[in-house]
Amino acid sequence: ADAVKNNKSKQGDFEKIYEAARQIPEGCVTSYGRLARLAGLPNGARTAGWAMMAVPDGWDVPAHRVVHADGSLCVGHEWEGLQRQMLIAEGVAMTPSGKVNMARHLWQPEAVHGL
DNA sequence: CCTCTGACCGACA
DNA sequence: ATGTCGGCCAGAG
Repeated sequence: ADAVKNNKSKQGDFEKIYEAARQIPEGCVTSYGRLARLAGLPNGARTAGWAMMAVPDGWDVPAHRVVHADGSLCVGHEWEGLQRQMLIAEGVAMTPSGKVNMARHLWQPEAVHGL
C-alpha cells in the first residue's frame, strides 16, 4: 500500500493503474480496459496489463483479479493456472470454459448502489 | 531515432 | 459463436 509512494520512479501511468487495481475488493474482477479507464488511461488497456505483469514484488496489487473484457483469464503465461486458483479461493464463480462470471463478479466502482 | 512486441479492446465477417 | 484487423501506450534492442 504505502510502498507505492516509496517508489517514485518513472512508473508514470503504472502507479495510477496500481492504485486503481488495489481498489478491487475480494470476489470481484475487472478487465484491463476498465482498470485503465479508472486509472485515467481510456485507451491504456494494454498499458494496464503490462503494468500488472510488471507488478513489483511486495505490492498490494491483486493482478489475479484483473481479467480480460470477456472474463477470460490471461492464458499464455505461467500464472494462468495460479490466477484461476486465487480467484476460486476468493469465491469467484467460473465456468468450465475458464471464464469468470463477469455478471456476478464484475467490479463496479461507481455503480455500487446495490443490485 | 526507428522498429517490434506485449497479461488488451472493440468491430467486422 | 469464433477468427482476423487495426489502434492504443510503453519498454527494450
